[in-house]
Parts: sequence; C-alpha cells; structure tokens
Amino acid sequence: MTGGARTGAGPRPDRSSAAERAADELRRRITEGELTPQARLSEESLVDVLHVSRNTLREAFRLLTHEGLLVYRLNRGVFVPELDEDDLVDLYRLRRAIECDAVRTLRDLDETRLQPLRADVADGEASARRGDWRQVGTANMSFHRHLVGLAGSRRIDEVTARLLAELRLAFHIIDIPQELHEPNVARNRALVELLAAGDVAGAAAALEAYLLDSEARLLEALRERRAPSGGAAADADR
Amino acid sequence: MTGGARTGAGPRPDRSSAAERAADELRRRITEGELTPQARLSEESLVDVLHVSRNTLREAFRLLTHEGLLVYRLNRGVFVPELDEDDLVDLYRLRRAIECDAVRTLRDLDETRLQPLRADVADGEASARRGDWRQVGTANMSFHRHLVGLAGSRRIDEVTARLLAELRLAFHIIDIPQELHEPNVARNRALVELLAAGDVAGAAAALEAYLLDSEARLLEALRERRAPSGGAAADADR
DNA sequence: GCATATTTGTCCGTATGTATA
DNA sequence: CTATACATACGGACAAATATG
Repeated sequence: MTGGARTGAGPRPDRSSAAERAADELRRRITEGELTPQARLSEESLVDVLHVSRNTLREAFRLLTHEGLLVYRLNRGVFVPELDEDDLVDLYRLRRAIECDAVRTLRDLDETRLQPLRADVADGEASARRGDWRQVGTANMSFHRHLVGLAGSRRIDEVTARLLAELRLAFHIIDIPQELHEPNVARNRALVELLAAGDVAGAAAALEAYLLDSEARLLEALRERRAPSGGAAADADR
Repeated sequence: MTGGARTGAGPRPDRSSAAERAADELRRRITEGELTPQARLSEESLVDVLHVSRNTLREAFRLLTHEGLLVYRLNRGVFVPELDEDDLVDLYRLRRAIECDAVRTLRDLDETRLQPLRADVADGEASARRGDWRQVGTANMSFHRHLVGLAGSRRIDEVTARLLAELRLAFHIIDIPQELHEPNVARNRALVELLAAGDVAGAAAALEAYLLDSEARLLEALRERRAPSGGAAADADR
C-alpha cells in the first residue's frame, strides 16, 4: 500500500477534495489566530499534522494564497502575511466601493430579503449584552456578507468573502481591540431601518460614513500597537 | 534521471515557477481562442504539450481557476467556462462598481499620470484607422486597466485584471463582433479630456453611461448569436 | 567568503474512487 | 449493469535555492 486516494484515516471524502478540507483546517487556524503572522508554514511538518501528502498540501496553500490568507515567496515557502497600514487602507477602499455600490443599486427590497440582516443585528446586540465581543465581530462579518449578498452577484460575493477574510486577519494582528466592534451594532441596525424604509441612497451614504469611521479607528489602533512607546524608530525590515 | 527540477527542455527558470509559466501559456491559448469553451482540458495530454508534470499542471489550473478562465468540476476535470447572459450582467455590475468608484475618488491628477491613458487612446485610434479591431479591443482593455490603476490600489488592480480576463473570454464566445469595439475609442478619449479638466464627477458619470451602453450592446449581440433563427428552443443542458 | 544542512520545486510511478459509455 | 477512462491522491526521489554555521 504505497499510494492511493485517501489512504488511512479519511472516513469519507465528504463532498469536497482533500485539498479543500486541508485548506478549511488551515483557514480556521489562521483566522483564529493559531498561526500568527510572519510565521513560515513548513510543508514537512504540516503534512504530519493534516495527514495529507505534500502535493495536496501545496494545493491547499494555493487556495489560501488566492484568498489572501497566505503569501508565497519563491523558494522560501508560504507565510501568514502581516497587514500594514497600506493594506488596511487598500482593503477599506475596495470595501467601500463594493458595499456602497451594492446598497446604492438595490431594488425591490422586502421584509423577507431583509430577514437575514435583522437576524445578524439581533445576534450582535445579544452578544454585545453578554460582552462576547468575539461573537459581535462574527455577527458583524455575517451582516456585511448578507448585505452585499442582496445584490445577487456571484462575483461580488466572492470578492467580499476574500475581503472579509483578510480583514479578519487584520483584526487578529491588532489583537482584536474588542471595543472597536461595539459601535457597529447600532450602525448595522440603523442601516436595516433605512433599507426597510426604502431609502437606499441614505443607506449608501450612511454606510460610507460608517466604513470611513471604522477604517480610521482601526488605523489608529494599529498605529498605537505599532508604536506603544513614543519612540520614532522606523523599522528597516523588508 | 527519474525526477528533478526542470528536467529536459527548460533552459532557465526565468524568475517564476514552472506552474506560473504553464499558466501563462494556457492563459494565452484560452484568451486567443485556441481553447474553446466547453472543452475539457485533459491533464494527461497537456502534460505532453506543456512539458510539465501533472502536479505542476494542476497548480497552473488552480491559478487560472482563480482568474475565472477555468472552472473545476469535482472528479470531472477542468473546463473552459461558457459565459451566459447572467455572467455578462454580473461582470458588468462589478465592473461599474469598481471603475466608477476608482474614477470618482481620484485626487491630484496631472498630465504625467494621464500619459499611459493617452497612449492607449492613441493606439486605439491608430488601430481603428487600420481596421485592426482586434488591437482596438486590446488597447481598450489596456486603457481600462490603466484607468483603475490611477487609484493606486493593489487589490482593485487584481480584481480588475480578473474581470477583464473573463470579459475577454466573453468576447471570444461572441466571436468578437468587431464593430462593438469601435465606439469605445471616442468614449475613451472623452474620458481622458474630462479627467484632464479635473472633472472626476463628470468622468464617473460618463463612464457609468459608457459601461451601461457597452453591456447592452454586448447582451444584444450575445442573444442574437444564441438564437440566430427565431426558434424559442429553451436549451435543457446543465 | 565558503561548506553544509535544510527546505522548497519538480518530477515519476501507482493505487483508488467516480462518472460515463 | 459492467467496463472503461479519467481525475484524485498518495509516496518517494532528486535538483536547486536558501538558510546556517
């Protein structure tokens, strides 16, 4: 028994490939912060952990690279990227373009289509009352995914999914300043009310201000973290 | 000599991986129409053509799948996708969101930054005079890539590159109705003039109308091609 | 600056499951 | 329903590039 599909442990191929399952596992470890930025992901060691062959693992790497959760360096291996201020600005620029346009061009809204958004808002409010800021962040991500989902565009959904995954990575770098998620709860509720009233233009404007403010607060937190003491030390790496 | 890096033909590894070079070659064949939609790309036969191993070929497939130039079907292989009306609408929706936002938020424009755009316009005009509609289309693609490039966002550039590659695929399906590219030349020149005058809002509005019109013309051409005779035959595949 | 060790990049051969004729 | 073809996945091997002492 030298080779073969699914040797040993795998009880069932589910309905996805081994590479996708390995990618799912790695994605979880990255977004949960188990794999920290700047860390190199050794092929040899991960083969033992994930119980897949090296070729399959490399396919999983490719998948995650396309999502922006890993970066390749030729003959150096794969790394968890460390997002800097420019990346955050870049992410929010694309995010504003996508989300605001999706909201601005909405048509034929009814209560049925708004229901997933209301559920996310309720989840966020309940989690905030419990002080579960991590879940507040998750509910917020789900809210925005559902929001752009109203546009009914497959490609916009894909871009948004990648965007939010990378943003989640940024949150982890900043160590989740938990209070930053709190104001989003009220803003999300306000957005739903505007949409329920049929004011898509007002909702788009509110969303833009919302995202600009969120970006500014994140940037501030990132800068504070980068320079906790007042030192003006310009890091010279890279 | 059983295995090893770059066995046989490869004279130099350039500065990219074998998978990227294979992807470049496949991308060329797809966008040039050599590989037609609905065609299955056999791993075994392409290994001989591209002189790479199956594993490397599969990595190239992953790259192109991410760009939308190939689609995976589990245990079926990879195929060149055939874009339908919905895909075209989807592509143009994302395109309007990205490009119009990029133009609308432009700041600090000067002649130096507009120079690549002017070069593309000049290329398009010269090609149109020669009747080289294929080059007109290429120059048009380059124009729009440079246009969004003014925003200076890496991720927006990536999304745009994928968008235009897919669109090129659509053009090939419709067999390049060459006259469709002709009106774009004048519109591109008008856009540059508006930008040179500093009227970003006017340019954004003109671009939106431009893209809406372009989408409508493409849709019409696609429908005509799909139903050349008046038959109302609903295709039942898929 | 050079020799060595580690790791990635690439390839081959082969077994197994799945879809289709 | 059986047979065939193919994609999927595995392990092993060597060459080249990088990191390390």
